[in-house]
Amino acid sequence: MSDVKRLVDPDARLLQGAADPTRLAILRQLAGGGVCACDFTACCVVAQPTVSHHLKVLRETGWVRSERRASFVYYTLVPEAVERFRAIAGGLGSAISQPQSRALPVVQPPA
Amino acid sequence: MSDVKRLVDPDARLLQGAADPTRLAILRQLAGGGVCACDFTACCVVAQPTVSHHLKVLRETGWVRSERRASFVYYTLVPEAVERFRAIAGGLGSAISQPQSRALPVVQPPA
DNA sequence: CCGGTGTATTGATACTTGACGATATCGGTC
DNA sequence: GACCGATATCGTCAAGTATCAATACACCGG
Repeated sequence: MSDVKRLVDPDARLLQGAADPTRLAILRQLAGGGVCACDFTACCVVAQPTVSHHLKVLRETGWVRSERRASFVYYTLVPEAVERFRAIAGGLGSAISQPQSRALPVVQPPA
Repeated sequence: MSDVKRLVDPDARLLQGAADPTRLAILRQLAGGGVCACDFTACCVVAQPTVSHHLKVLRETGWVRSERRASFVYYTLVPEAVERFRAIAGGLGSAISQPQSRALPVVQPPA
C-alpha cells in the first residue's frame, strides 16, 4: 500500500495494525490485562526484536500506548482504537441486521 | 505471513481481508447494497483487474460470495464474516467497558 | 456463429512486510 | 562506574502483495 492510501483511509490503517496473527495475539492479551512487554515475548513464537517491532506497529497505528516503569515497559490498549474498530464492524454489519431477502438486490448493472 | 499462521489464526486472516483501503471500500459498498462488480470499478481508483483481484481476496478470506447473473457478477457480503468481525471487536472491547482504573495494572514482571 | 461487453486470469514489476541477528540504549544493582 | 537484564533500533533477507497491461473466458445480441 502506498503512503497516500494510508492517509486517505485511516480505518484501513487501523485494520492493518490488527491484521497479523502476532499482533492480534498481543491485542488480545492486552484486552485480558497483561501489559509488560516481556509477557508478549512469552506468549508469541517470535523473537524479542520481532515482538518489539510489532509493538511499534501497534503504536503507530494507534492501538496501544507504552509507558516506561523502571526497566520495564508497560503497554495499554487505546480505548478509542477499540471503539473505532467496533464502529467499523458496526458499519459493515448494517446489512445483517435486516433479513437475508437482499441476496440478489435491486441494484442494476449500469445503463 | 506464512501459510501456517493463516491456518492457526483464521481471525487474523479475516482481518487481513479487510485491511486494505480498496477492499474496505468494497466491503462498505456491499454493506450499502451495491453488488454488481462493475460498480466497484466505478467507486475505486484502481483498474478493473485490480478490483477483480481484490474481490478474489475477499472471496478467499470469506468476506463475500459471488453469483453470476447473465453476463454480470453480483457480490454479497457473507453475514458470518461480519458477525465474526464483530466478535473480534467485542473480544478486544471488554477492556473498555470497565473504567480506566487499569491504566497501570497489577500485572508484575516475571519473577 | 460472430462481434461486443463484462469479468477473471496471467505475467511482470515495484513495493511492503515479517522475521532474525547484532547491537545500541535505558534503568537498576552491586 | 561496571555489570546486567529489559527494550528498542539497525541492517538485511525472504516472502508476500498491490498494481497494471495483455489476454483469456463467459455470456448476450444480432
